[in-house]
Amino acid sequence: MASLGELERAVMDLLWAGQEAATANTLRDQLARSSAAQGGAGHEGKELAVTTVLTVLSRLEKKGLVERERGTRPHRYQAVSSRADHTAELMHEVLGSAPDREAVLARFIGSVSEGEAATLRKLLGHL
Amino acid sequence: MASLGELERAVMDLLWAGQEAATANTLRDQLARSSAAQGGAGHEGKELAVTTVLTVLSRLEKKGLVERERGTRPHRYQAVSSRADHTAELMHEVLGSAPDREAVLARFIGSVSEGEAATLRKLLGHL
DNA sequence: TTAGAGTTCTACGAAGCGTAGAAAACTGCA
DNA sequence: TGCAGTTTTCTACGCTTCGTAGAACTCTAA
Repeated sequence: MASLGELERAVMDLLWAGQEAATANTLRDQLARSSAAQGGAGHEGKELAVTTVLTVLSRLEKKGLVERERGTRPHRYQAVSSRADHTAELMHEVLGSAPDREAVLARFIGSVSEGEAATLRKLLGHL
Repeated sequence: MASLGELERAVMDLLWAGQEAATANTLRDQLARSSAAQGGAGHEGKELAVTTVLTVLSRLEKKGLVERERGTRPHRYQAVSSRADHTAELMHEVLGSAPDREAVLARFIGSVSEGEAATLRKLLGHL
């Protein structure tokens, strides 16, 4: 139950980008604008119905990715965890399902850029 | 197009476990046995139809995870890459979709066991 | 207390997956 | 060379997820 659809991901990207909790309406507008900004190839400036956005938000809430304040009238939605946390958790999930974790890590490290390898060294040093 | 269903994963696990290429029939038998070995809770010893296994294998082939020798009559199937390679690639995929790769790596490293951290240090040294 | 904004309910179509029958292709043997 | 058994392909159905949104319900402000 980890993977996201295209629209779900777009919504999460907006929630992750903005620091404030957002309403469904705000998100719908942002979605229209960001997909319009894509220009020519592929996506066009779609005006989604607000109910569509709300459905997606509910699904994301059920998946535990989004939290909503029910107190305020236009409910406000925000990501439960940062994108970095979420992504890192995903990576652990992928890794976790492997019996040969060390081998996986070896392959993973093997195909990491030099800059990132340096970053990793630094991070590991600080433990 | 990366995620696998339950049966697809079970088949991949068998292909990854065995070093030899396997036929659909062999796999069906192994599936029956391994799910029977699961005992009581959950799965029971399901006898799948061979066509089911073949369908799954075709889908896995289309996804690029499995390769088949068409020359021999009972076609023989094998995993394209090792489980470790595949998993590592998946991790890169997850990481790749993030704009803040370094932050993700930081979180990832932060929640790695001490033993694995040591492994990583060793691996990074060898670059 | 009511109109309008917001939310929930329900639903449909497409795609992915588990499942497998029916039909086609191939092989070895008589 | 033609059949019988084995193997593969074709087709399909039901279930779930996701994009999408109308319809109906629920608030809040005036």
